[in-house]
Amino acid sequence: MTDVNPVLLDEQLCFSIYSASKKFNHFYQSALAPFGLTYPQYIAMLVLWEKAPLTVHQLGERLELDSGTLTPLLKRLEKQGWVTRVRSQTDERQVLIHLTEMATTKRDEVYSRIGQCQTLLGMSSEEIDSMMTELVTVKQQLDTVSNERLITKEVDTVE
Amino acid sequence: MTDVNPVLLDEQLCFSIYSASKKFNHFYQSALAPFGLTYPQYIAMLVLWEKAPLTVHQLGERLELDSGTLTPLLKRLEKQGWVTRVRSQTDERQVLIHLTEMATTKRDEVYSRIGQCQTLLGMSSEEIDSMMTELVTVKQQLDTVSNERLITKEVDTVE
DNA sequence: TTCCAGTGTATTGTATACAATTAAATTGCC
DNA sequence: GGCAATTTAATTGTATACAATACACTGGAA
Repeated sequence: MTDVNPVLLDEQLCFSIYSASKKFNHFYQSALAPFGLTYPQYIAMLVLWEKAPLTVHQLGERLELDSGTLTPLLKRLEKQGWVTRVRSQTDERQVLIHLTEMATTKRDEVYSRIGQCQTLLGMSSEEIDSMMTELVTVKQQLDTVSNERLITKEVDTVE
Repeated sequence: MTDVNPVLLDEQLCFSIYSASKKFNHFYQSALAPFGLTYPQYIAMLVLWEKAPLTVHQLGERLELDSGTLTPLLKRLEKQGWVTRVRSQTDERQVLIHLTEMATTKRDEVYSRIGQCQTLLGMSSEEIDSMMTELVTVKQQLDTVSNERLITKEVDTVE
């Protein structure tokens, strides 16, 4: 009983991250309710505010999302007036995502709103830094493992 | 430039957690592919292996999921032969989730499979403990903030 | 020039998530 | 006992995620 099963600990860590992710999602969704943005929509806008236009592919690399997720998300953003989707003249396979005037105008309001809500979290830079460092390690491990096949292939004969 | 914008740091932390959560999800989905279980399905089974039968509500409390998520998930688990859904005799509003014989039989295989894959992550108990402690803090903050209204109500007049 | 491999986006199908509503059943209160 | 308030699941609608496929387009090889 004194030496805890590492399997269960890992599961608890995974569940903690899973749970925290959902809570953060909810936090941002509430904070951004005045603008009608969800968290994934918001981070898409963040990337675009940093540099636009971008192709769907470029945006997907930054957000770690594929076109199956981004295409409908961007259509919703377009319908709500944040972006326009324009097929590239030079390469018709690409779709360029541009910011609308409204998006440019509202940027500082959104930033300010997020700023207000985030201060409520009251986390120190040290805490945040520490967590981020550890998360990088975990994510690298997960990337490494998934690239080592093993999981999806050979071992499949679990019986 | 030397003092980093805390707003952006928080966003990066949120994104790191969001991203790690997706990677973990993928990791478990690959690891559990031989059994055809997704991560949410797996943690539902974990709770049930610990103690069954449970009502949908009880399961939802442990997993922090509501019936809108659990009902279809449990129907899928039922279709795949892991659980049975039986409306309670004593209170017909409740549905009791029972384990099937297959679920009981396969439990150790699933545990063993997860054990094999998790060792590949190679994280020390100290690392895991440290992350979990910090995640608890973050989640508590997020809970506190969301209960303090402020976000969804009064401040709505951002303008 | 024509064909082909590769690229980029969209679509389809499956599985979460969750807010909001509905429906059924139970409990408490008189 | 009878009815209102509460509880519990299920349903509906919207929004991610992502694998797999389809499709259009480009650039280069033959």
